[in-house]
Amino acid sequence: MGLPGPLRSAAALRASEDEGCCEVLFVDEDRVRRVRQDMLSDDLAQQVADTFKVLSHPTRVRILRALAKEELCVCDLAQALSLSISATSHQLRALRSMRLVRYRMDGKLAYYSLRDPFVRALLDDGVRHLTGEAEPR
Amino acid sequence: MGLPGPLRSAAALRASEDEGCCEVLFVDEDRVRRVRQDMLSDDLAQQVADTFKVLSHPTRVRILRALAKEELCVCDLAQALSLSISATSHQLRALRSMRLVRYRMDGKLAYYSLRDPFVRALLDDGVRHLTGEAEPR
DNA sequence: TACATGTTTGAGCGAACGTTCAAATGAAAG
DNA sequence: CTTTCATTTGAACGTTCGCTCAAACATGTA
Repeated sequence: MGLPGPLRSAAALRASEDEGCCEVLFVDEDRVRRVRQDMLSDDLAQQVADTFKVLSHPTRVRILRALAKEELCVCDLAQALSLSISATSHQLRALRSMRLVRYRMDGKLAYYSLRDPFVRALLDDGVRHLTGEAEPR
Repeated sequence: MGLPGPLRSAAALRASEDEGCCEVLFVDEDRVRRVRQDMLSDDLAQQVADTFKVLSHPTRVRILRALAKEELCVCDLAQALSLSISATSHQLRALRSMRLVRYRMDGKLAYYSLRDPFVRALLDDGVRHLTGEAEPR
């Protein structure tokens, strides 16, 4: 999926295998160029998406909100969320690999808490936005 | 997957089919209760997740960033992003059903632009956060 | 040592999702 | 009316992903 490439019309894009000599019928070349100018790199777009993907499932939203409030062991977390221990641990493993949560061992218990302040802020923003409270800034 | 239910130990949770009379060996009952107290409803957690899911894929991140900058028809948008017309239209359809984008017909061309200010803010926050710029608030 | 218990891990299943392909729709032009 | 072209739509495919299950691991206790 190379970014540059010549500008071509929708029809040309649809039937892209027949290499007619330049059916250059783009709609607005300037607009396309302008958008391309300050477009995110593939890598950065992926990073942005990965950041929001963390909060894109209700289970993780609930896990992270719980861990934002206080440190919890896997067992308590699973119980509070009515989620299986295994499912909880799998999610925590993913969050840990992204370095979003703190990890602490105490005897047999593994305690987790939310580390990343940006994720905490996003979470709060999202909840505030949907619960209709006044938004700052 | 009912939320309430009795509090049970990890072992009890693991082998949940044998209905022994209350092997109540939870780790910290108070902590669980506290977390459960201000937990998001299933519905709200789902809404929060849905909100962030919009930005959880690089294609949508790039689409929304382009539409945040200026109004674009499907053809130009696809061209700028080097995405197929069909893939672009499918994503726009989803965004339209969520009422996140504006939709305007001009002759044969369909023009889209970003409508939701919250999504715009999230997008900016995410990019700012990753590009290392100073974060407000 | 053996046992109990909290946690982790890997395989496998089913659902959700992004894309492609081909066909259909709709609106302007000849 | 027929053609052209931008867009939409639905089916199909491959991948991603969350969860379950069973087994392993790790640590504390008898």
